[in-house]
Amino acid sequence: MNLSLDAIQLKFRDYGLKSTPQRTAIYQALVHSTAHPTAEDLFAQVSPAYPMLSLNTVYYTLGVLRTAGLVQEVNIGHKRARFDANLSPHHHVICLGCQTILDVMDPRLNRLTSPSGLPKDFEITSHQVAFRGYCGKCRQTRSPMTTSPSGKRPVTQ
Amino acid sequence: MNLSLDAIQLKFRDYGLKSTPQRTAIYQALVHSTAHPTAEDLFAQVSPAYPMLSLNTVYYTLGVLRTAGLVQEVNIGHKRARFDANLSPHHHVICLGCQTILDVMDPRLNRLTSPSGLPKDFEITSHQVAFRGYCGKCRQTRSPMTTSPSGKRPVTQ
DNA sequence: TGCTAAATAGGAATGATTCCTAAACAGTAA
DNA sequence: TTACTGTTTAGGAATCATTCCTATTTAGCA
Repeated sequence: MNLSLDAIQLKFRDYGLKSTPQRTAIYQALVHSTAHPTAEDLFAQVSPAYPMLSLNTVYYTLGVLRTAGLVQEVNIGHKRARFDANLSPHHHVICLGCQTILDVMDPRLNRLTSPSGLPKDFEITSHQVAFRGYCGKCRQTRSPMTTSPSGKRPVTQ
Repeated sequence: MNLSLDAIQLKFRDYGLKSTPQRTAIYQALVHSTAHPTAEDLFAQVSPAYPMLSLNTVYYTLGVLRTAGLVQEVNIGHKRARFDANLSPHHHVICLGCQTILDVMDPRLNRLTSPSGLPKDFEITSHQVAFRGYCGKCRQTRSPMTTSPSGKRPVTQ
């Protein structure tokens, strides 16, 4: 997606958010990325233009944007949070090799209804499908070790 | 699910795993739980019977069981890993209030095919649907604050 | 019964994230 | 245009889950 600085500032105003250079840069970097970057990724990307930027600010900003509903957090594993400014309903494909995340906009997946067997008073507000597998590159390099049945301290994903 | 100590030991042997009292106790606690406990939860549950047990061992054991394919890791958010000994294909419902995770065994959800628009060489090996929402209890106690548009340091989920 | 590799416990280390605080700043009202 | 106020920022310290390291113990096998 593409979004000018002006458009971002308008959007911030719409959402009742102050518009600061750092905030704008962070959000712009996220909007322009399809890689579902981590806070650290965004920090690295924005830092050159704002040498005083602190990682702290990136976390704070992402928190504000998330609370405002401009950004969603995508999690694969429990390790680092990854962020997505794509607000249209969509799903994810995750490569178990290189951890790449791809967006999937298959409308069929948006139409899944509440599953059967839930307590009646449970209110579903959203759902998301995560497909896992291996991208072309990682299929080739995938060593047999990766799927060894047991024994060693398991590999950090 | 219910599984005797003997059955667990047989299962370990089948999977080529050594059978130790700690390992057996940890796995039994997990099998008997439907709450998708964290490593810490399991530690707390097993500790009384094994006062020398270390949290370290719980992590190590869960890693081994996961690598062996006896246990799967379920993640909601990036915070703590939660574990599940339910091996049949199933999906999850997560309460955004109390973080409870329920298993969903709706066979329709198992039949989702690879989404359209993927690179042709991407090989999908599994998929999982996560429904989010609010359980009966949390619907009542859900304060308007929870959905405040912005401003404060966002609430840790 | 002894051997060997794996498992255990404990303490230290790591890494992502959050907390705390003082200084700088954006948006508003005058 | 200016002053005011609450928010944002930067930086350092703290936290928390998880992993690493290592000596000791143990399970499973010969």
